[in-house]
Amino acid sequence: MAAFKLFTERGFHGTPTSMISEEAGVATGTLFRYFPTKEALINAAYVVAKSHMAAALKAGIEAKPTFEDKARLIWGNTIRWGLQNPEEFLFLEQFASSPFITKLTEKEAISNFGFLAEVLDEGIRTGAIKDIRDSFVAEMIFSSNMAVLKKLLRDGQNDCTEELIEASFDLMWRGISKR
Amino acid sequence: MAAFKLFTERGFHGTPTSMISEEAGVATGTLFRYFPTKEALINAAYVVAKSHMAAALKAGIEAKPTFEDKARLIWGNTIRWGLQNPEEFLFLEQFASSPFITKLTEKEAISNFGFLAEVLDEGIRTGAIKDIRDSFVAEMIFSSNMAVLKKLLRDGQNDCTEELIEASFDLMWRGISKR
Amino acid sequence: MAAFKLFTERGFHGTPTSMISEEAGVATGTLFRYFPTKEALINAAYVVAKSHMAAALKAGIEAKPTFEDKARLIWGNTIRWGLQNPEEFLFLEQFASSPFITKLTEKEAISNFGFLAEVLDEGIRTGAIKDIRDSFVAEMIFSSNMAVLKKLLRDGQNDCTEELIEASFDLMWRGISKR
Amino acid sequence: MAAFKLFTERGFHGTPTSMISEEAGVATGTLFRYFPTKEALINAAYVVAKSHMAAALKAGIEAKPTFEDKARLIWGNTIRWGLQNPEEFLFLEQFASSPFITKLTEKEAISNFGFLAEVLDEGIRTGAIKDIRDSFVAEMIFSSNMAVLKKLLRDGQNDCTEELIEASFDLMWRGISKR
DNA sequence: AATGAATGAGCATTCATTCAT
DNA sequence: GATGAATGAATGCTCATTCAT
Repeated sequence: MAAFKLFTERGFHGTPTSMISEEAGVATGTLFRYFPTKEALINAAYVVAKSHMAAALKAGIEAKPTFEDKARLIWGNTIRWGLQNPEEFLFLEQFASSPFITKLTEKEAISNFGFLAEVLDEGIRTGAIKDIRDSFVAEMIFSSNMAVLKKLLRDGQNDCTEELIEASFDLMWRGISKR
Repeated sequence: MAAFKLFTERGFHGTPTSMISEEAGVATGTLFRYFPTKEALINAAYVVAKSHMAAALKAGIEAKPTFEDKARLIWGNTIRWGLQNPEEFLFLEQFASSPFITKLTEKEAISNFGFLAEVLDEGIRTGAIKDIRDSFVAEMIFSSNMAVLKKLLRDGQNDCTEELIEASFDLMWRGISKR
Repeated sequence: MAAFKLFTERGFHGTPTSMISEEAGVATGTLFRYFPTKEALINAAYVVAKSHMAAALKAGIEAKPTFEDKARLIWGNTIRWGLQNPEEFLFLEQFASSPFITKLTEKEAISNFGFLAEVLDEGIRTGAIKDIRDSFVAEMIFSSNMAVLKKLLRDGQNDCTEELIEASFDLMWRGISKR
Repeated sequence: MAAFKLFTERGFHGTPTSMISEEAGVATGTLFRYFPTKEALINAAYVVAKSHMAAALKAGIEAKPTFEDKARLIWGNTIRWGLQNPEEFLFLEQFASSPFITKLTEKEAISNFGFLAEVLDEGIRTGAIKDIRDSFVAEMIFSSNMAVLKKLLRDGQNDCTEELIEASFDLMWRGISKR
C-alpha cells in the first residue's frame, strides 16, 4: 500500500484521497467503493500494517524452546522487520495514538498480538522474569525495543546491526531477568 | 496554551485556526500577528512544551550528589510532570516526529535537554553505567521512562504511583548499571 | 464569458471567484478544474478576448486590393467590433497593462496581430505611407482608432456612426499618407 | 506620493493601506485621519496627479503667439512631463477608467484641463484646424500624444527624443490642419 | 494629533464525496 | 464495476478600519 508512505510523510489531512488513488493506480471514485470514508481507509491500513508486523514478530517462534530464546528472537524480529519495512513501521508509530485511528481499530489491531502476552506469561510462570506489575514491564520492553529500531532507522544501519540487536537485548534482559 | 489539547485531540489539520483563536479568546486575525502561519504556531507551541518539560525534569537535580540519585530524580520528575501536564506531554508525543515540526524547531527544542547528556556522561565517566553504544542506551532509558508514564496516563493513576516509579527505575537501573 | 463584464466593472480583486462561478452557472470548485488560479483565469480571458478582436479586425481584408482599402477596413472593423462587444473591448483596455496579465500572456495575445504589421509593412513598401519611425506611427494610428471607439462608447452611438468612422479615418490618413 | 508607484505596480486591492503608510513613513491609523477610506485616498491621489499633469502641460503657454505654437508646446510638454514623472503618468493611465475612481473625482480632475478646450477653440475659431466633430478630433490628438509617450517609456528614451516629439507632432498636425 | 494592536468579514483554494456515464 | 467531472462546505490568511493609549 502506497498509503503508508504518503500518510507518514504528509499526515492524514495532508494526503488527499486523489493522491492515494493515483498512487494506487485507480480512479478517485474507486477508492470509495472499498472504503466508505477516508477515515475508514486509514483505519484499514492500520490494521493491515499491524498484522504484517505481528506475523513478522512471531516468525520462527515455535522452534524456540526456552522463554529467553523466544524473547531474544522476537526482539530481533521486531528490529529486522522495521528495518526492512520502514514505511509501515513509521506509519504505525505516527498513527498509533492519533485521533484518526478509532478505539475499535486499535482493539482489532492489537488482537494479533495476543501471542506476546502468552510468551510473557510463560516467562513469569517459569520464573524467568520478575512480576512487578507485569504490564508495565511489557510496556517497557516493547518501548525499548522500538527505541532501538527507531534509532537505527534514524542513524542509518551499518554492518554491526546484529551485534547491536544482541547487546540491546542483553541490556534489557539483565533488567528484567531474576538472575 | 489551549492549542496543546486541540492539536492532540484533533490533529494539526483537524484544528482550524478559528478554533484556536476562539479557545484563546482572541480574534482570528490576532493569531496571525504573533505567528505568521499555522505551522509557525504549532512549532512555537512545541518549543514551549519542550522547554516546560526540560525545566521540570531538571528540578532539584543540583542537590543530588551521585549519578544514581540524579538519574532516579529525573526518572521520577518525568513521570510526575507528565501526570500533571498530560496535555503538553501527549502533544509532544503526538507531534515529536510529525511532518509539521521542522528540523530547526526540533533542534531548538532539544537544546534544552543538554543537561541530560551531561548527566549520562557523568554516569559513564564515574563508571556507574555501561558504555555499550551510549546513545542507544540513552534512547532505551528515555523510551522506557515514557512508556511507564504513558501507561499511567492510559490506565489512570492510583495511590501507589510513587512505588511504581521506584520499581520501574530499579528495573531499568539494573539493566544499565555495571554492578 | 461573464468574467469580462465583472472584471471590467469591479476590478480583479474586486471580483470574487464565487461571483464568477455563479455568473457562469457552475460551482466554485469547478472553476479551479479549468484554471489553476484566479490569475490564470483572467489571463486566459485576456487571450480569448484578444483573439476575438484580432479575428474581427481582419475580417474581409483579403478582398481589399490596395493598402488604403485595407487600412480603412481595419479602422472600421475595430470600431464596429468594439461597439458590438463593448464588454470585451473595455476588458482589454482595462487590463492591457495591468499587473495581472503576464508578459507571456501579452506575448501570446499579440501573436494574433501579426497581420497588422504585415499590412503596415505593405503600406511602407508601396510608398503609401511615411516611414518616420514606423512603430511610432503604428502606435499613433492604433491609439487614434481606439480613441474614436472609446468616445463612441462613452457618448452612445447614433445613426451617423459610419460617417464618423470615415471622417476619422480620413483625418488620420491625411496625417500619415505621403500625399 | 509613494502611492503612485505602489498602486500602479500592484493594483488597488493589491496595495494594502499598511504598505502605503509604511512608504509614507506614518502609522497605519494615521492615513485614516486624512482619508476616510482607501478609495478616498486613491481618488485624492488621482486628482493630485491630474493637476500636476495639467500644470506641466500649460507651462509656458502664454508666451506662445499662434495656435500652432501652443499646440506644439503642449504636445512636447506632455511627453516631457511623462518621461520625467513616469510613475504619476502610468498611475493616471492605469486608473483613468477604473472602477475605483468616481465620476465626481474624474470631473474634478478634468476641470484642470479647461485650458485645453480653450486652446482648441482658438484653433477652430482662427481657422487653423478642421471642425469635424471637434471633440473627436481632440480625443484623437490626445490619444496620439499619449501613444508616443507610452512608447518612449516602454522602449526607453534615447537622445533623439526631441526630434521624435517634433516628427510626431508634425504627423498629427498634418492630419488635423486645414492646409 | 499620532500610533499600532486588535478585529472579523471576506476570499482563494482545496478536497472528500457523489453520481451520471 | 470503474471512472473522473462536478460539487460546495470548509479553512488559512489578509487587510481595511477602529479605538484605547
